[in-house]
Parts: sequence; C-alpha cells; structure tokens
Amino acid sequence: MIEKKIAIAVAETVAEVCGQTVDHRDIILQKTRKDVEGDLTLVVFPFVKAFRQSPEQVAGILGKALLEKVDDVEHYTVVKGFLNLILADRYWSGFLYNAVDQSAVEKETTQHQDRDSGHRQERDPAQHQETGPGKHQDHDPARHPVIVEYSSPNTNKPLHLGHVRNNLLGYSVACLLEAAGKKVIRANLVNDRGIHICKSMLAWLKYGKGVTPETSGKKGDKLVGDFYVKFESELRKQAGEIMEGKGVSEEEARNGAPLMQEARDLLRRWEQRDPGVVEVWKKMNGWVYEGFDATYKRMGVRFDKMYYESDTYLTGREIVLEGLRDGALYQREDGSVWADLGRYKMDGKLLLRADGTSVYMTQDIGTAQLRYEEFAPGQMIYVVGNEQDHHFKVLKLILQLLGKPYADNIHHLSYGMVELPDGRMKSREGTVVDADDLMDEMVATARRTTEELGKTHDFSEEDKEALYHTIGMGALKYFILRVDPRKNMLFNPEESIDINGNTGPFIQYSYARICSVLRKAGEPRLQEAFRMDESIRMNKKEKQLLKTLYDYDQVLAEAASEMSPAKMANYMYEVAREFNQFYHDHSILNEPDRSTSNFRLSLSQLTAHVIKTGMALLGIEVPVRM
RNA sequence: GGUUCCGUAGCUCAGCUGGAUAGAGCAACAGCCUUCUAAGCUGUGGGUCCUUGGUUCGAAUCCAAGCGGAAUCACCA
Repeated sequence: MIEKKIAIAVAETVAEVCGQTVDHRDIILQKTRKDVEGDLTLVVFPFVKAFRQSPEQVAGILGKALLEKVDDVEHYTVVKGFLNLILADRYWSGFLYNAVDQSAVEKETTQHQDRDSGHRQERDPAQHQETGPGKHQDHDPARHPVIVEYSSPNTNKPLHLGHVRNNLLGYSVACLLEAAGKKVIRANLVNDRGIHICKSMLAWLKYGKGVTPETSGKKGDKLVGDFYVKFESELRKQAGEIMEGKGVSEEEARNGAPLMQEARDLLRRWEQRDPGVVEVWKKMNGWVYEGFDATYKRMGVRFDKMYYESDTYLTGREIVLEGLRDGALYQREDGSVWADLGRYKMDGKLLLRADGTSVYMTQDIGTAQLRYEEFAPGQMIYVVGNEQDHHFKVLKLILQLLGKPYADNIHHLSYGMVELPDGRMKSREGTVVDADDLMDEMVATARRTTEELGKTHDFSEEDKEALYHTIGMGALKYFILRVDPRKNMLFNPEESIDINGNTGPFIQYSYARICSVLRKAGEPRLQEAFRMDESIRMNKKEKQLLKTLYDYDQVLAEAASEMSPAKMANYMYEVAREFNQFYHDHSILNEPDRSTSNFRLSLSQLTAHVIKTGMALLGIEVPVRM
C-alpha cells in the first residue's frame, strides 16, 4: 500500500522538521482531481500550524521529502495548500500485471465459459459465492456467519415491484459481504399464516369450484392472489350493504360482515389444527411456493435457509411465556402479555393476545432465537422496508429486555419505498406492478432493441433468449440497485428499460466489446500480453482507466461495510465509461507498437474482469456478445 | 402532536468519515462510423446544493432552528 508508505513518510517528516508526532493513520491521502496533474493529493492545511510557514512552503517541504523517502513518488506539484503527488508509471503497470496475473486469464472471450480451471475461484468473489458453506472453516466468519434475511413474502399474493427491490438488495448485499470475506447465509422468512391467507382460502372454498393451477393454467401464486382479490371484492359488497342499512362506519361494517367472520373462524380452526383446514392451507401454500420459486429463479436470487412463520411463532410464544415467568414481561388482567418499554419512553408492546394467539412481533422473536441456536451468527441482517423501522427498533429492545445475547447483533437494513410516477403503489387502486409482468416487459424490450440493432443474426434461438434475459434483467437490476438503498426511489417504467447512458446494458455492452477484442486477439497473443513490461509509458486515458480499476478493492470494502450495492453499481458505471473513452481514443489490436498493444490488451483484460466480478456482486450477468 | 428518514440541474440520481472550479445520465441542441461492436464518443446550454444561523483556515458535507415531503407511533403483517 503506497498510501500507507506515504503517510508514514509524511509523519516522519513532520516529526523531523517540527518535532511533533503525528499518527500516520490520521494522515489522509485523497485521489487527485481529474483536472489536475497528479495521482494522490495531500491536503497540507492541517500541518501549517506546526511548520509555521505558508501552506505552499509546507507542501514544498513535504513534497521534497517524499521524493527522497518513497521510491514510487516520482514528481510533485503544489497548488495552493494541495500537494499533488505523481507516481511512477511502473507503480501502476506493476499493479496491472499483478492484478491480471491474480485474476487469472479471462476465458470468456468465447461462448464457452465453463472450462475454467478451479484455481481462480479463490480470488474471484463472483465464483466464491457459488461454493457455499464449508469455506473458511478455521476462521471466525464461519463460526459466526452473517444471516441476511430478505424477500419475506406473504403467501396470499404474488410478488410485486416492492419485493423486487427487496430481493435484489438482499441478494446483492449478501454477495458483497461474501466478497468481503464473510460467511453468509441467505434466509427467507415466509409469512405463511394469518388472516390474509385465510381470506384467500375462504374465497377459493366458496367460489373456486376446485380450480387448481393445472386446470386453470395459471401460476400458483397468481391463482391464490386472485382469490384474495375476490375475497376483498365480495367483502366490499357485503360491507356496502351493511353500511347502507345500518349507517355504521366502513371499518365496523367490514368487521361485522359474515365473510369476515367466516375468515376469522377459518383462522381459529387453523390454529386448532383442524385437519380439513390444514389440508387446504398446505395445498394452496404449495401452489404459491411453486409460483414464487419460478419468480425467484428468473430473478436470479436464491436462499440457503427457509423459515416459515407457522413454525417460528411457536418458538416465539415459548420465549414470551418464559419472559413472563422471569418477570421480564408482564400480564394484564385480560391475560394478554406485554413488554414494558417505559424506560425507553415508548408505549408497551403486546406480545400475546388475551386468547393466547401471537402477533407479528412474537414470531420475529422466535425466528431470531432459532437463528441464534442454529448458526450463532455474528450479525443478523433484516432487509425490510423503512416502514418497519419502528418494528425493528422495538424488536431489538424487547430482545434486550429478555436478556438475549444476540439482541445487539440485529441490524435492520432499512430501504426506501418504490414509488411510481403517479405516486405510491396501492393494491386497492390496482397500481401494483407485478414482478413477473415487469420482468416480461424488460425482456421483451431487450428483445425488440436487440433485434433492431441486428447484431445477433448468427445466434442460436437458445442463445438469443438467454441474451434477452440477461439484458432485460441487467437493465432492471441496475436501475434499482444504483440508487442508495435508504432513499425512496422513483420507478419510471420508461426510464427503467432505457439502455443508453447510465444503465445496466451500457455496462454489459462495454463488457461485450472488450470480449470482442480479446476474442480477436486470440489465446497465444493474450498469453504474450501478460508479461510485465517495465518500459511502458502510459497515456492519459490508459492511466485514468487503470487508476479507476485500482479502486476496486476500496469500493468493494465500502460497499460491503455500508451494505450499499449502489456504491458498487455507480463504480461499475465509472469503469465502463472510462473504458469506452479509452477504447474510443486508442486502438488496441491495430496499434503498431507491439508492447503498447500488449499493454492495452492487459488493461482491457483487467477491465473485463473487474466488470464481470463487480456486476456479479449485483446479481447481474454480462454477455460476451450483444 | 411525538419520533425517524429525506430535500443537489427541467427530470432521475452520484458526491456527504469537512478540502481545490459541485458531477453523471435523461431531455434539448451541435458534431464523430471505409478503422478492434455507434447499445459508443465529443461538445454547448442548464445550479440560491430547501432557508437562516453556528463551528472551521475551509461547509453540499458537521451542529441548531425553521420550511417542505415521506414513513411510523396496531390486539395488521
């Protein structure tokens, strides 16, 4: 790390000249602005007092000292209080050849990608994620893995745009953490019980006439969702009649409607394990899971561990009762059990109803316990929308109240809502964007655009379909992941399928172009190019691209620690843009000077590797041709 | 009403652990394909970084207050 060497040298110099000690870790070097000559910049203002000289003079003193003390510092300039350091080209090219060597030779210059030998899996995070459990067994991360929970669907409705952001975020965060060296468990908590499922069941029993996904040709989750909608519309009818007749409020009317009572009755029977009810429940949930699996598969997300609330709420109830016995919780006269959060200046939280049934919070307590017992995780990350900020705050406090050792390991990765151009999605107003429909549309657009450009005539039908999928999903994923998770985001359907500018397909296209060049170069030529060439002199674009690639490790570390795929996404765009500029201005294979041509090949090679690796951490595939 | 989050170009977003002249894309306009993929590249115009105060050599970035928006404060999940 040259930054560290420089920082130490600066600290030494300050000590020598002023007799003051500075911790080298407090000396921060930043990247030099693009419009100024230099690679690294030291802001000297913090040292002027110690030197009792002008900023320019201080910069000069430090610059001269660094020239002597640090080999790769070749030259410096001083602009006001900024000391700009220029590193030797050999430093950058050294990085390049080392990185290319480490990442191993890209073999994706042809369509046959899977003949890689295994040695590169160690270093390629995108590969690493496929290796699953069992790695790092002797290290801390394995003993205390990170559990990332995401998706968390209800089983009464199909997945929609909100789930899409959740799934993409969760999956990507898991990948980023893995790439940063953690052992990660991807978990899904399925909300498979409750009144909402009973509504779908009731509607199916009453109006379904035994229809199944097979007989209707409908995806299971869609079919069940239809019955949920059917229930709601029938309920609205009943409630409407009651309101007119009795003049009661809408809520009262809904609650009093016969359908609602039937649904509640169904829930009670479910909790009592009525065999007939349980059978319908299992059957309909089964349909939903098949539907979800198809959607997940298409979306490219997966899970290592499934949790079902129908299991975890029981554990939750036990813990709550235990807490009651221990005196951590208290019971009211009606028999309901509560957590007193008065010491945190919050209202009490109900954990068990008077009739002994449990609520959402109860179930989350149980889930946390089960995870703790099975995995002893160092951290439990919950990818859940910011509408539940309060819920997770309370969950953490209750677990503390119960004296659970894992209470502090809970982290709510809170993300903002997805809004549509005309406001929030509202199921009642039918403005919900269905996940499957959305993917269909993205792929269809990718198909249309690709066919218009007509570069894929010689593709097989199979390859074409795969390509459309890759591009369509790339557009969707990048569009969603490039914005800071914390922020609400606007989903504009028209912009999301754009493929020019700051988009997923732009980055994919850059990758495909590189592959095209590498393919043309051929294997022997690539081998020749990987040899370190000390004499190389870089031009501006080459150096700019190389410096951008150099940042990868830093960006990965930040994206992982901040759990922000957006960091990686925006960096990917920067890499692609830098490459395109370089590619536009300089010829790679047609360059007459052999060593320059070789250098550019290596540079392209590393760019391709960085793009492929980084995009994989976003869950985005890159095509070798498009 | 309390709490939390957000406010940057016409639009969508970067930049925020304090550093130089605040950046991209889209949209608009003007250029660049006999040369490795033009899904690309280059240029022009476009800013009260919500407001006011404070801290500092230096604030879009930190602090306080205000304004505007969102979420939440369920015996829903």
